[in-house]
Amino acid sequence: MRRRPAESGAAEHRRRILAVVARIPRGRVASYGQVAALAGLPGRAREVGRVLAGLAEESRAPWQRVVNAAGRVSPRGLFGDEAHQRRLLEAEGVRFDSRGRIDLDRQGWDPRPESPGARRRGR
DNA sequence: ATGCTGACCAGGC
DNA sequence: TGCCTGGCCAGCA
Repeated sequence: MRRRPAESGAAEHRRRILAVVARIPRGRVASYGQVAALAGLPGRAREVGRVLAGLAEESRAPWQRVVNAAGRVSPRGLFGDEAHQRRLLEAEGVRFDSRGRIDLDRQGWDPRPESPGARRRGR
């Protein structure tokens, strides 16, 4: 059995974080903290941000589906990038209110096994 | 080693 | 509603 010698963590964490991000359904969003928790790293939202910040542009990971706990696209220094993320999300159906926020109660991802896209609450 | 930064977050006002 | 604070911890100088 190949154990995990050295594990070093970082690479391992990165792998798990991206695995979770890959599960976020189209048209839904998850917060950094939520992704961290699902990846087995509760309380380490910042690590999720770091990993996403290091993604290559050609990455297939749906990084745009990760937003902050306030339901907003996190500011990141470079202006255009935020607008880009917002456009990608709107293109897949995510709606923002007039103040640039996403209603997490309605569009936040609920990883419950049963409901694949399952919006809680009809409509 | 030490100190600071950061695509974060929950809690307190 | 929004601002501040303390907590978190992996990189980097």
